[in-house]
Amino acid sequence: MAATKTDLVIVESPAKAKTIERYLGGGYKVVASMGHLRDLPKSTMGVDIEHGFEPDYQPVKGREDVIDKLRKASRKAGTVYLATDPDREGEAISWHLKELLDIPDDKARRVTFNEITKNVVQEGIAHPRDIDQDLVDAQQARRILDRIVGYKLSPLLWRKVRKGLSAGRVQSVATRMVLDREREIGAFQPEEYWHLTATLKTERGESFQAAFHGAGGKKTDLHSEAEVNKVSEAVKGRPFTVAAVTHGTKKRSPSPPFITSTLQQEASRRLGMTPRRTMSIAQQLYEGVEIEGEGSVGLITYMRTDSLRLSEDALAAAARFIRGHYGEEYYYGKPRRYKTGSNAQDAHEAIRPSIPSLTPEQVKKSLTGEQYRLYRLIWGRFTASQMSNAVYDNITADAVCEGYTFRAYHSKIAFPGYTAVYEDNRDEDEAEEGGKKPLPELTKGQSLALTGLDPEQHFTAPPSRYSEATLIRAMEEKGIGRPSTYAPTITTITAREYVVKEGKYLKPTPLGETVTELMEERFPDIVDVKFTARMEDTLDKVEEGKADWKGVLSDFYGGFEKDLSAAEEALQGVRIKVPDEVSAEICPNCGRNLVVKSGRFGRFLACPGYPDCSFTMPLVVEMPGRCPKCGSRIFKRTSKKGYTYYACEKGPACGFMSWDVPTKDVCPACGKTMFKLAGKGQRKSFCINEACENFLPEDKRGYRYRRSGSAAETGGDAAGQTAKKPAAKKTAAGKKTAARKTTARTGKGTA
DNA sequence: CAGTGAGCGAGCTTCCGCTTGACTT
Repeated sequence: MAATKTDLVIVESPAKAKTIERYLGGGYKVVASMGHLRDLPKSTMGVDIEHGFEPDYQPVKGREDVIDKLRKASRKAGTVYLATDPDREGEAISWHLKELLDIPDDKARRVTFNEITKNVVQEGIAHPRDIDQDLVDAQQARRILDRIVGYKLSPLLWRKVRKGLSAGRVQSVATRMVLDREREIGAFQPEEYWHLTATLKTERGESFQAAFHGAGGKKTDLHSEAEVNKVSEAVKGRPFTVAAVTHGTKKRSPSPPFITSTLQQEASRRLGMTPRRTMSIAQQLYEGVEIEGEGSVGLITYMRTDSLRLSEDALAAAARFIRGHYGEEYYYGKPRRYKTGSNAQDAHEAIRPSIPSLTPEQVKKSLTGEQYRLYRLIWGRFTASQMSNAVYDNITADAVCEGYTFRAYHSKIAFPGYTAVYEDNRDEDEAEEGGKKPLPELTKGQSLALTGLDPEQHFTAPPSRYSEATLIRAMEEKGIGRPSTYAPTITTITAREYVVKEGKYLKPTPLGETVTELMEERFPDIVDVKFTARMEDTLDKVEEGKADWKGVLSDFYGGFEKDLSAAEEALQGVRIKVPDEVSAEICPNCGRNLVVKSGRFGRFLACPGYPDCSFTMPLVVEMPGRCPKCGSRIFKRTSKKGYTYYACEKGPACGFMSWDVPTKDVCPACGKTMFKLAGKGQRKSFCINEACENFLPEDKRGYRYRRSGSAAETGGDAAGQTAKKPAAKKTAAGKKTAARKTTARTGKGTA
């Protein structure tokens, strides 16, 4: 018998590796692959379509060091436990690892943990299995289909539209959704409707308000001023009678804990964070934060997940915490378990605090402001998800006059339940209907006097554009993309300039429209929102061993190839023209609307009358505040290297420039515009006027990076400068602050 | 700070999904 060797466990995430090593103790070494290490090559198709879709897998460029490390470790090890995530991608990563590292069959064992708790990890290691080839094959089919679609369509776009463009199963549909929304908005016909509010008074002199509800006992809507007048004429100066008073209670249950998409949604809505920023902060919380007296603590579970599952440990800890801190009546009485969505892979738990008893206040000192706010959101949503319902007492009173019913409604909280921790204002309807003021005591048959009648005209509003977060929610609902790709997909369609961000909202560009129209005409299947859903159904069959992955690809490719050659033929010798984006800016020479052009230095505004009129100006966004040097407007600019800065509209003639963001605040001492640090989150503004008594010196502003000091010349040695690509070019987003008219929302029925 | 927009066309771009990285203006 040989001396026992240490066993090796390979997982995907380094933070997870640390935790698992602690749970397993001696005898196990746990290392991380950090994602895929073998994949199709980047520079070629890498799929032999003619010969059974044979893939040409390669070690991933730039990951040689990890591959080396894993190979050495696996040679030395006894058993190699492939413990990548328990889903399709994880199974494939394990298979690729086994092949890439040349691990013999008898040494490689597959294990899975669907939560990272001590029991589950130990149980998992105790029950290893073989790699499930059906799961792997489903992943291969998915991977190769995506490769074929992307690497066949993109070059077509290079030739027919513009170089550098791209198309793919996910990004093309995401772009189309943004465009479809724009089409809906364009086709929207606003409808008129009216609110009619009556102020009524009891004999005791108490007054309250009731809204027009209907005629002849039926709920009806008012669509025109004439209808409003008819009602007004009828009831003016006549007595009202209380026809009914209804008391009721309403229960409200908490939202489920977060998954990636809902976290991004709420962080956007409540903290103003972009999905990308949210994921970055969540990653910090996941990897661990130094907590005084505790060392490094991972504060949350994994943040890329589609599962609502909660571990038994977490459910028990939440129960203990809620009972201990809020009292028995605030606990639901038993664990609340939520049902995970149907197109989920369910590999990880929901996003929750790793230690439910660790309150946001306890860790606040150790966190940055953003980390604290995000942790508070995650902690609150999870804790609330195990708490009792909120209960509301409602009163509805109908007052009738001449056959017309007016309804008064009041709701007040009877028991806060989970709302003591997490207010989840899911719908705005309540705020609209529920009067703030309590109603006076009313009894059936009581008569009331009309003291005021207030008609209000409204129009239904078109749906609003998607924000990053709402687009992600829509994608998730349709099963398009995965938690790890939601935010990057939006980066891609923005980088391609298919969409631009205008304020918070995504708007399609003429390029996005042109490319999408081409796709809709030539490849309707690919940009069909249901394409992915159908693909997933087919992959399920592969996973169940009921379909062969190469057959699946061959079926798909038959139709796709036909579309490809038809497109090539129809577009022979055609170059599709992309219309210029028309801005709201007017040419001072000839009065035409300036258009957006792309030049050597990026996007800029130019007169469409070129070459007769050659007026140009930079593409700018006007900021609040005034130039502290000369009082002119301040524009947001983008430097050649892609950084955002702010400068006086006069440019070099004035010379004012700043990395700090101008605000609408004015210094109380000198009256000049105040600035704040760049970056998300509420930040205090400060005065940058050196002559002012409120002046905040640079070293007190808390810049994250050293300012280029006066001494450090740029000369120095260029060595040690690692070749780093300049940050992806940012496009100067939209122009002007979106001036959406604030019309009331439809507000019909509160179902 | 720059002050641009077509044309030859070298050599290049591109997918989705899994992970983390990082010292600059």
